[in-house]
Amino acid sequence: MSKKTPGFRAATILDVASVANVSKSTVSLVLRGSDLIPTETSDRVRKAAAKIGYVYNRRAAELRRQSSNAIGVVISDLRNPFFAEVLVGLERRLAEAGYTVFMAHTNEDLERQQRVLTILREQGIAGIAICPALGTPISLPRSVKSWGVPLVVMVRTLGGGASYDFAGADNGLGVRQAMDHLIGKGHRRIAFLGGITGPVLQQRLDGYKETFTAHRIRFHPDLIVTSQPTREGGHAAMVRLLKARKSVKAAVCYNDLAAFGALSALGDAGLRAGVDFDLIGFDNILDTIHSNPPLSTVDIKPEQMGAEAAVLLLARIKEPGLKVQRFIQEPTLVLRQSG
Amino acid sequence: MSKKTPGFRAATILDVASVANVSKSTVSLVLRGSDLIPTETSDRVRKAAAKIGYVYNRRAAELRRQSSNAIGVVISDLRNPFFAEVLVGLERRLAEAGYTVFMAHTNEDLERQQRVLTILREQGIAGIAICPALGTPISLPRSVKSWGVPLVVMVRTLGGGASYDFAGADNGLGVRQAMDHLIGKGHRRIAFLGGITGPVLQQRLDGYKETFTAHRIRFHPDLIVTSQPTREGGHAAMVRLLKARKSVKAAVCYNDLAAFGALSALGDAGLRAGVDFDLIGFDNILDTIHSNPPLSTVDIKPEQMGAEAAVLLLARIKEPGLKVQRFIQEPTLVLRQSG
DNA sequence: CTGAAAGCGCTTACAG
DNA sequence: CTGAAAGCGCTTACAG
Repeated sequence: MSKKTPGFRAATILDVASVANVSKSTVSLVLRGSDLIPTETSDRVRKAAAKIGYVYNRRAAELRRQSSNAIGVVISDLRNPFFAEVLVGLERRLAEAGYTVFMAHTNEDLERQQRVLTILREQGIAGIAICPALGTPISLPRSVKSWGVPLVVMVRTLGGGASYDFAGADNGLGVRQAMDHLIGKGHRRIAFLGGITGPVLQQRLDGYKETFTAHRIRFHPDLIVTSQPTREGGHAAMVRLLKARKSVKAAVCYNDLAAFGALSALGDAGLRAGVDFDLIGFDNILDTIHSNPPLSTVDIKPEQMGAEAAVLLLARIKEPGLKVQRFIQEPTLVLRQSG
Repeated sequence: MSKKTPGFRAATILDVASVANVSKSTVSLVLRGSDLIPTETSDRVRKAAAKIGYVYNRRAAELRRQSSNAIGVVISDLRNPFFAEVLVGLERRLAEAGYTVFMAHTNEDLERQQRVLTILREQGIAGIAICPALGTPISLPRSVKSWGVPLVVMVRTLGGGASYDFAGADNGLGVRQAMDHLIGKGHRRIAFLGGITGPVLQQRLDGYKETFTAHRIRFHPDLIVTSQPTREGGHAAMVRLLKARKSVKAAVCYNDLAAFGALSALGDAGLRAGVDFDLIGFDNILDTIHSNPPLSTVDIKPEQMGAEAAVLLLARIKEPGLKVQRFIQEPTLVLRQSG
């Protein structure tokens, strides 16, 4: 795919060497910032390089060094701002550490995830940060590890006894905080809206159910209205809830996206969140601050979570023998107008 | 920069060759899918490769071939869903064509953009798709071209006589459509909310002003309330507008994000969009469908725009001599509840 | 159809 | 401090 314009031969360190009147080893040393070379010489080399428009060839260098300064980041759903924010935090930290990120988007498609991972592997990546697509087999960390590439899993756990570095949030606690708040406001029948499957849903749902038990409130299974964890899904879930159980006046949502959809459905029905109905989201994506009305939500600091994932991965790269690392973000409830 | 686990030597085509009892040229041919090799032989080779866990080394292959199948995508603001959607469309099309994308985020920072471009260049990328950071010099396309790497610019033009492949939207027309609609509803004093700088703002503002002229309506400069093109900015702009000119009952926003902020400010003031105030966004990001209320907006099909950018880039890669290409998305007004 | 040889652009010991 | 040599893992003519 794409040769360079024919006839054009890119300058190499050999060209630089001949212009600067040194050997190519010297050029290599200068380029890599070695202090073995006297300033005068290195200046001359640098000038020569600039003059002939020399471009460092990372591929060649990495092939020879058998190493890479690129990290692969695989994201399951970029259209969800939550993941975009995680990605931004991750990328910033990685860039600070001198790494480049190669991003890939799986769109929750397992097959695509597999392809993407294979390509990253073939590129000889230095490490992988992944938010696994729904349904990812528990064996993934082991197999990536068997390739010899450092890995950090983000956001979604892979269940069971698998051991791998992980950065996520305490989802159960977050929902319990939201529920406690709602119960404190006098609600007894509180719905849970949105989410279809996956470990994060499981954890948030557990927190939801636990709260009822803790407060000795009877739990009604039909208060749980599942749906895609999207605006659309949240909208549909709220519509269904409103139709089925008119007495319910509060809900916590699987995530902020679903909460936005629910907000919209509330609006359609002429209900105002925060006065006619108390609604709480989860994630605290940027958009929650200026939604209509501003959304109360459980803050798990998406950008910071990404940054922490980067830290874990960096540590693993530097020290492969490290014991398993785990960063679990403490959630905090942020109250705005919706509930 | 992570070496592989020491002592572990990855299998090469030489290893495969010796297991399969052929020469390494044969292995190479088989791996690349050549039809020069009889099925029986190629099966044997493939089995041998699988058996010893051989991994194709793209770096080595690309170094030798002097080519790459990776494309660099540089995005100025990933937290804006509009760009995330463009990216998704772009990536899908590129993946279909067999390319891998290396994504980089500049966060509207020119220095970071420069660094990122340099690294992509050093990686020997097959092409670059860029949404230039605000303030990007007009010389960028020329300098990328001088590197010999195919380029497509997205969303924001770089002004003047520069010639480069471009995929964007007809921003002026889009705003005129929104304005015509509002005028058709009887509005005369229509505000423009959000946006600070940049070519896209310029184009949208031009469309805004032109409409007044076309309808022979007197134009009031203070109907333009600039702000960051974010929710926060849109919120602030609406607050300012409401305070300064109580008689204004309609606005078009720089983008959907700003419109969401405006929606939120309207809500704060007890006003309902679509009944007390007509508000129209721009972009038609996914979020508009289920905002509160659902946002009327100018649809420029972000994902499709990304896909079209990919098409242009792919064409340029295949045929560097092509004349300058330009894809300008036709906007369409989509009316929902906000205005 | 297959094998031997050269070479992509670097880095890395090793002499001097 | 600098130069000559080997080699990273592939691909690509070129013989046979």
